[in-house]
Formats: sequence, structure tokens, C-alpha cells
Amino acid sequence: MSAVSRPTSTDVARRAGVSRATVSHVLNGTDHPISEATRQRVLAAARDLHYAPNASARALRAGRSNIVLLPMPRSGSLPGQDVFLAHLGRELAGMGLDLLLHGDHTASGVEGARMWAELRPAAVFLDTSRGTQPAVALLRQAGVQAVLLSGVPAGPYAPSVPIDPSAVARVATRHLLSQGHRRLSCLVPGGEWAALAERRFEAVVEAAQIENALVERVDCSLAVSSIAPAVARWRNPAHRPDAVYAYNDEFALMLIYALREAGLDVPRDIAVVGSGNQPLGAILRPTLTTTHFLVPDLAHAVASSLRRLLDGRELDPALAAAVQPRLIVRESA
Amino acid sequence: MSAVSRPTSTDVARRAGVSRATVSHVLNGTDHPISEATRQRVLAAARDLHYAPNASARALRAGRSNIVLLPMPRSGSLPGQDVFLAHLGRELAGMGLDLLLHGDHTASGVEGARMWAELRPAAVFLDTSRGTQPAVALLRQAGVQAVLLSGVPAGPYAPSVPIDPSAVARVATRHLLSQGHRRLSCLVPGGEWAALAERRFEAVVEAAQIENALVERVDCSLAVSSIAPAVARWRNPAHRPDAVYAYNDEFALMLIYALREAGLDVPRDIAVVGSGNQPLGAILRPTLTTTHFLVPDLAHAVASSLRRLLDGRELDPALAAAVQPRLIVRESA
DNA sequence: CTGTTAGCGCGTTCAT
DNA sequence: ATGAACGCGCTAACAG
Repeated sequence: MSAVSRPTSTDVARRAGVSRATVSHVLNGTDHPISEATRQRVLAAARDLHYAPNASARALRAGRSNIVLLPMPRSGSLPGQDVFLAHLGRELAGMGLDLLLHGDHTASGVEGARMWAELRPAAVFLDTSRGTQPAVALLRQAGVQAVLLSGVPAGPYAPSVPIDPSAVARVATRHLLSQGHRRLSCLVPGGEWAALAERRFEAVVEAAQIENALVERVDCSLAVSSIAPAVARWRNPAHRPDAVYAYNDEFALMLIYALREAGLDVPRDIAVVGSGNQPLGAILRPTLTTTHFLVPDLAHAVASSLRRLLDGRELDPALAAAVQPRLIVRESA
Repeated sequence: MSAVSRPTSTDVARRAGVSRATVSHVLNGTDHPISEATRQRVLAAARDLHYAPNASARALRAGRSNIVLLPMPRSGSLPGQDVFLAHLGRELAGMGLDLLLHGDHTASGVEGARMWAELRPAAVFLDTSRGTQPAVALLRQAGVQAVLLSGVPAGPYAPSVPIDPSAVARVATRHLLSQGHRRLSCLVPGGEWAALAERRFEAVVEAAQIENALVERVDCSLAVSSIAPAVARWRNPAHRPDAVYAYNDEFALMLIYALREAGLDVPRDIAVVGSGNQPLGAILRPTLTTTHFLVPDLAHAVASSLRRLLDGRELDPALAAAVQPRLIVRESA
């Protein structure tokens, strides 16, 4: 009734009175003809023993597993990345692929690639910064069928998902410019936000230059006191920007709150745009104009692209749209 | 220079002029005595070829992989779960373990266990609801060394992390009671929040009963209009609760906003508590009293516990503290 | 047609 | 320091 240990195909074969080869044929539904009676006996034996084929043995034989490897980012994660992971895992599951989160400590470039190669994953999805050319080459040589890069600039040596976390800032800025605003300001939080904040600030400056708009930089943190000096300055109309890009929705809501406390009205005195489409932004008044990525769409497009790469096809065309940030115009700008 | 295909230990052996056995000894640092000269030749050969041992072959031989399998929840995830995943992955990485997110579609109980068993993971961390006794038994039989359950009630047949996502509601309610509030109200959002909201509501009712406090139930959604009737009713002091548990911080901030619009002051007229410790809660005035889990601590304790189970030890004692929700008292209650 | 034999894939480990 | 066998599933070739 109960096997002493993990049952193997040998156990199933013995119990069904057939050879291991027959067990394999039945369980994998190959085209090899097997009599219905035998089929049923094998199936019954497998069920009785709670047989589960050994994925390692299968992967060893096949030369590859059905694992999608995702080396985790070394430092703090990007906004929405956690949600992305959960979505990606679910999407891949529907395609018979498992998502392996590989939190590597040491690794970068080739160093990391060697570690990732050990798992002989079917596919690897990694950031452009670590997917250097030699790293990609090593993965390919190790038999990884699909190497998909994430981020810009995209290397020419591997397909990539050209997603740019600072693109939301560009779209937000364009919106502000289209509304006629020319005196802009940009919140640039430090600390855990510093890296992304710098990039978004640069994106704002770049977009503003096209219209010869100037951008005031406001370094800050997630505390009202950090933006108090700026807000105080802005009480004087002569020193006041037309609009502020607030880095993200949390900072935007904080800013709106601080402005109101200072007697300034949003959007009449100052327009404000955030990023991330946080639920609260749609609720508190003035409701928040924001830019964001459609994370579920993105996860779907990435999963689909990985599947297609494994099938020898090209990226999912839907990817192009999925990496575009969306603008949601509400009351604040 | 470049191998045609993924190099194996045979390739390394050939290049170094030794046997595969020697390669294995050198690369794994066994106690087997190897001359330094040979050691260096093997190491050099491995490096030159970019050799990465095949994890499948190793796992096959060893009978187990170094994978920690985490079957993903089918439906919408719990708050903070995404963050938990990212943390857990990083923690496990530091212990030489890989986190495999298995998004199973079909599976529950034994059905799922068979799928999970295929990977011969070193450990499985899964929700109590799916970690039924037969499922756990099957995993054990498949050679899984550590099966850790998550959630309450904890089965006696496997170690578990007794975390209860509704515990934050209990702690919040106790705080309100300790402040002398006896007429309570509880927001119960439907839709994607319904499942957890019901449990938190029950937790509030239970905690309130101890002090013979009554709890008004306010069904709602994440829109001001959904709580408008309740807020309107509360303008009459005779119908007004002393305090509200708002399900989470988003709902709490929305409620505070709606109350202010209605001319009610928080906390003077009504106290409000949320859950989740969202950054904005500490910023907007009145600042928000909240209850939450220390997710990073939890991830650390879980990872550490898994490691210990694999080493044949008991759970990390720190787990007990990590599953306790924390109360952060601010201005709103 | 139906089922079996044999050997591969790759790293580890015991006995020589 | 090495030959040989092992762990487990898959599949090409082969025998009734």
C-alpha cells in the first residue's frame, strides 16, 4: 500500500507488472501504442503509489528544465515590481513554466551567469545591467533557450523588454507642458528612492527642454518638513512654479496636503502630477493626475514573450504597448 | 577555447588530464586528498570552459534539490504578500536556497502535492488551506525534508507559521477598547477585499465582545460614495460610533477624508484605526493609528526556520514574535 | 500491434 | 587518483 520511500517509475512498473519503458509511454502519452488494459493498470499503479516523476531526472535527460529563472535585483526593488512578480508567476504557471527567484548575493555579469547556468533553466529574464554580452553568451552556451533582457538601453545581442521606469516622468511632464505649464518643479527624494528619483528628474528635464521650460529641483524625503522650505517659497507667486512632478503618488499626495496647509490651491495655484496610480489618488480631493504602467498587462506580455521565445518565435507584439506608461488625467493637473 | 556545447565534468576532466572523479573532488572541496598541482589544473580547466555543474544531475544523485517551493495562492494575494516574497527570496539566497514560485492552476491538496513533489524540493512553504494532512504526507514521502505551513489553525501534523492576517484587526480593536471606546464600527469592503474583510470583521466582533462592545458593520468599497450613507448617519451624535476600524490604511484615510468633509473631527468625534502602516498614514493629518506586520522580520524568521528544519532543528524562536501584529499609535485614535 | 531491452544524460561516491 | 556503479526517466531499436 505505502511505498517505503519516494516511488520511482520502477516501482510503478513492478506494481503494474510491466517494464519501465511501458510506464513511461503510458504516463507521457507518447504515440507508442499500448493496450487499453495495460494502460489502465499502469495508471492505477501510479495513482496507488502517488507516483510523481522526478523533475530532475527528466530535466537531466531532456537537457533543460521548464524553469524560468529570474535573478532578483540586488538592491531595493522598483515600484510595482513585487506585484509584477506575483503576476508573472501566475502567467507562467498557465504555460507550464515555473518561476524561480534566484536571489544572488555575489553575482554580476559572468560571475552570476555561471550560477544561473547551473539550473539549466529554459529561460532567463534579467535586468539589462546584469545581462552583459558575455553573460548572455555564457547562458546561451549553457543551453538556455530564451534570454530576455529587461530595461533600457537594450543590448543588440538579446531580445529585450524596453521598459524604462523613468518613462512615467516623461509622460507626466509632457502632459504638464501640453497644459501650458512652463515653470516646472520636480521632487527628487533621496534615500531608498534616490536612484530612480534621479532618473525621473533627468527625464523631466529632458522633456521640458523641448519646450524650453525650466525645471526647479526640490530634494526631499517622505516627510512634510522636507518640502516645507519649497512650499514656503512658493507662497510668493513670483517664485512659484506652474506645476510639480512629484516623483510618485505618495509624494504627490503629501505635497498637495502641504500646499493646502500653506493656503495654496491645487490645481489653481499649482498643478501636481504623480506616478503609480495609487488607489487613494482617485479618492482624495483634488483627485490626483498620475502616470503609471499597467503591471498586469506587462506581466502577461512578458510571460507570453518568454513562451514564444521558447517556441522559437519572436516577442509578443503586445509588449510594445505594455511598456508604454499611461496617463490618467484627474483634477490635480 | 570555446566548447561547442554546455561543458560537462567530462570536458573539464579531459582538459585537465584527470578523471571525472577527481574533478568532482576538487570542485566540491571534499576531504579527499588531491595534490595542489592537480587541483590548480582542474580549477583552471573549469574556469576556461566556463563550467557550471548541472543542478539537475546533482539533485538527481542527491535525491533532493536546494529548492524551496512556494505554491502561489490562486486568488488575489494578501496585503504585503508581494513584499514578503521579495524579502523571502533574498533571505533564502543567503542560505544557499532558491525560491521557486509555483503558480499551480489545478491544484489543491493531494492533487497539488503530486505536482510539487515532482520537483523534489528541499522544502515546501504553503498555506494551511492547501497543506492538508494527506498532502503533507505525500510530500514527506516524496522526500521533502521540510514542510512548513502558513496560517491558522495550524495542523498538528506539520510545523507551521501561525500567522493570521486578521490579527491586525484584533490588536486594533483592543487598542480602541483600551481607550474607552465601546461603540465601534467596522468597514467591510467587498470585491477583491471581501475574503479578508470578513475575517477581520469577525476578529473585531470577537474582540469587542470581551468588553460587551457592539460593532456596527459598514459594507463598502474603495469609493467615498460607498461610505457616504454611514458618514451622513454619524453626523447625528446619537447614531455615531466612538471609533471605527477601517479594514486598512487606504480605507482609513478615505474615511478620515469623508468625515472631515462631513464636518466631523478625527479623533475628537470619531477615532479611526487602519492596518498596514502605509507611509501616507504617517504624513497626512491627523496622522493615522495603525496595526501591521513587520514583513521583513517575518520573511527573515520564515527563511531561518526553513533552514533550521532542513538541518533537523526546530523552528526559529524569533518566529513567535514575528507573527505578532504591531500597533502604531498616532493621532487618529 | 504490444511490450521490452539497452543505453544515455551528468555528477557523486565507494572500493580498488 | 581512478574505474565503475548509481540515481531516474526517456526513447531508439528490437522481439514477440
